[in-house]
Amino acid sequence: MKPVGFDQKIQLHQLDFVLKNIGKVSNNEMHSLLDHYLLNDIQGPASRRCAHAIIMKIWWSVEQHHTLIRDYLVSNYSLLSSQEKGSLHWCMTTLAYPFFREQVNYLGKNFRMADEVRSKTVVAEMKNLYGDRRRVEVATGAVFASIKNWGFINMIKPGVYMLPNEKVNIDSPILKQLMVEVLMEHLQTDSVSLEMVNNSAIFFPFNYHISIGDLAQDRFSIVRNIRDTFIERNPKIPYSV
DNA sequence: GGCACAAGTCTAGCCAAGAT
DNA sequence: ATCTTGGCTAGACTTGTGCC
Repeated sequence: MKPVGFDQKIQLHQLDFVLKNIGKVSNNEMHSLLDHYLLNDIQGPASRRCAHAIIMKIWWSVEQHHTLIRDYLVSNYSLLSSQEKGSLHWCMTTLAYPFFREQVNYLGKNFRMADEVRSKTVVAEMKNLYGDRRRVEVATGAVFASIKNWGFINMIKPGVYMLPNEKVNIDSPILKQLMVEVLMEHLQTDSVSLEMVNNSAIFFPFNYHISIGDLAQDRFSIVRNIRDTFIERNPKIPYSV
């Protein structure tokens, strides 16, 4: 059975709190700071413990092969607009949690076909992927509640979601590179076409266009053929703007 | 190896509000 | 009145890690 993991509503300010402390405090200090910080939002100790683990996994204890981009994002965080900062959390959450990524991908595909999406439809698809269990319902609800809190979708009535009137503009090359990484993670590859990046359902709340000039020349190499332009990644080389 | 502990994951269930 | 949905929680199970 595939693990789910993401089972609590996570708020943007909670993710911001950890992000702003990276590189400034020790691991133990971060754990106690976050626990104290979360007391304001979550009273139940068990739920708080769950949310704590999720938030730390997204920004602090990221997988080894994501530490390069995480550190790059932390040092360039201040260059992003407030809307882009929300998108940054979106992308990091998709890296940390395949469940989150698969759900927003499916959600994005649905929003291409219709203005409204019912949570029932999404729960059915997630149960298809992760098994028919209560756990999947809880987690799907947690993803909806989180991205609603982050302002990427609106709930117009119980169980029915719509996109906001305005999509989030993504101009920063910092974020665009992260989006390429997210898509490569999703597809489990080191090579994607420009067309795939610019049409991925995972980024449905974003208004963006990625061109080769947005990508760090050392980390990404560009391969052109007759039909498309491909981005290939060298995972060992760090980022630069 | 065996143990204790922490972190991560999960089941089962409660309650409130709104829809049917 | 009953069902559905969203939000929340207690506590159990599993896995990883450090120490003896």
